Amino acid sequence: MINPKAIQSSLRASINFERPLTTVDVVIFGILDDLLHVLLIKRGSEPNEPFPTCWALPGGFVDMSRDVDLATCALRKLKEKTGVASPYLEQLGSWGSNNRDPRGWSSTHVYFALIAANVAGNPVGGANAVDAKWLPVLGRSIKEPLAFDHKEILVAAIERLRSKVEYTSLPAFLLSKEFTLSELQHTYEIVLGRNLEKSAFRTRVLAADLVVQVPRFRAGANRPAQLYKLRTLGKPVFFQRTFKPADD
Amino acid sequence: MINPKAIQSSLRASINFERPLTTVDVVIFGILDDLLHVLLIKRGSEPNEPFPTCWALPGGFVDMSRDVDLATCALRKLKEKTGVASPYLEQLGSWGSNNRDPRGWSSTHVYFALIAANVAGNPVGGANAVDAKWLPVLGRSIKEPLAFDHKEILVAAIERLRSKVEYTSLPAFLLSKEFTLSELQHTYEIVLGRNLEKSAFRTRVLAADLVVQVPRFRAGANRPAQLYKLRTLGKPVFFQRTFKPADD
DNA sequence: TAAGTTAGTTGCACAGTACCACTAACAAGA
DNA sequence: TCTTGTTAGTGGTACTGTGCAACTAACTTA
Repeated sequence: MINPKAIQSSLRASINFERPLTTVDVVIFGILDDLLHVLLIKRGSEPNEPFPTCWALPGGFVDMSRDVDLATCALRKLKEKTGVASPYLEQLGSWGSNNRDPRGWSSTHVYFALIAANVAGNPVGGANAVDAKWLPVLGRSIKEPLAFDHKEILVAAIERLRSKVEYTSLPAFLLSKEFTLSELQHTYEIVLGRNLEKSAFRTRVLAADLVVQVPRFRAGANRPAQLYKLRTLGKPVFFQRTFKPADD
Repeated sequence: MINPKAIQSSLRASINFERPLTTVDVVIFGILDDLLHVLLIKRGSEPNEPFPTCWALPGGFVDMSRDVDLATCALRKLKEKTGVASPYLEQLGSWGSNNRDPRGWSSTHVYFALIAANVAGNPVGGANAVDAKWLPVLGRSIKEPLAFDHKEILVAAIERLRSKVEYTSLPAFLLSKEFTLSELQHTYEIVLGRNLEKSAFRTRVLAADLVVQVPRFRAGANRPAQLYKLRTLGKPVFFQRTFKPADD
């Protein structure tokens, strides 16, 4: 009988290429105080680690013994930071070059996640991260400088989020399980940075069969609002048109 | 003065992680004989290489000394196979797991390219590839089995292409520099697999300022057609609506 | 000169959005 | 209990782009 381990190691021996470093990073979005926020970690201060005490995206090296694949690795890192187990998670892209990490040729696989920030509990640090914190998105990025090429990655993530929000139901994943249509519209407006027409918004969301009523209302200081939940968890809905009018 | 090489190597020494294999693969689309095709290579027959004589996506290991970044690496592989230097090139995503390559944990960064197949000249093999060939896309994939997880990657690429064609100008990159509106519409129809309204199509393309007239006509057995070229090369245009009507 | 084919336009019905005004339902305070 | 303020939710009209279909335009071939 053939020993698979032996075959594998003999095959591996035939590959003499030097290998790039491989990491996975996660851009985690949430809404706090009516503002889009990103969860970032503060790197440790050991001087032989690159970018000490700098803000960075949560992430790190793929652990070949623990992570069976990239998505599992991303979920693990997300869970470690936020405690959230099943958020909306989508691959954003990958960045790789000979100069993005001072330790040598490296490539990172980047995911972006949407979570209900108010549900997530306080973010936690760990490993090389001494601190984790929600920082507000201002314009197309954030104020603070970031380690590596993480600023560029973050800009791309924000752009992807904003552009997909024009024609998908992504903002629903930034809310908790039950929400009113006004809350959903408000979330769209926060992410897009502009106001939407109430009437057209409601028609569209209801016509897309995105949500189903639950037999409860959100009470407040005025007329109670019907509560809804997503019809399908995990998968976003695509609209046939964007929200954007033809003027640009 | 500090020696950067020395710093780099001392930093690298501090990373004891085993590193995954890192490759770049390219899904190259073109249109031949009124059918969408993909450029594939036939792997060599050395028995200690995985998937000998199997069809596969063109690609291979990142060459840390030659490739400054991932996109450069993808362009190099594309140029080697097709001779085309500046096609439409977009990142598709990355696939990584402990079992997609028998040689061990590996991740691949996948790009997809659109080229004018009739201009590209005959594809060439090289390195581990003994042969390169355009194979027709039938339905959501191709008939032939593929090496590694390349079938899954190809299915994802076709899906991405079809879905983006609904609301972007991508098919224009499958044509040569100058084309008629009928040819452009025909290209959309080939990729989408359904017919479009001539009148609505023309209104839309012209309104989007996607193309500009050139002072030439395509002569044939009947009324000559106005030739156009892309207003902006390289960057696609996004429409506000999809072509798809609301019925699905 | 007529027939055939493809290029390109025009007109009308329909669908979804923008805009805006309206009604509905609650709390708080006079 | 009545008024005021606020948010929820609906309805009506104008406008825009599409679907559909009929039309005109320009060329080749027989």
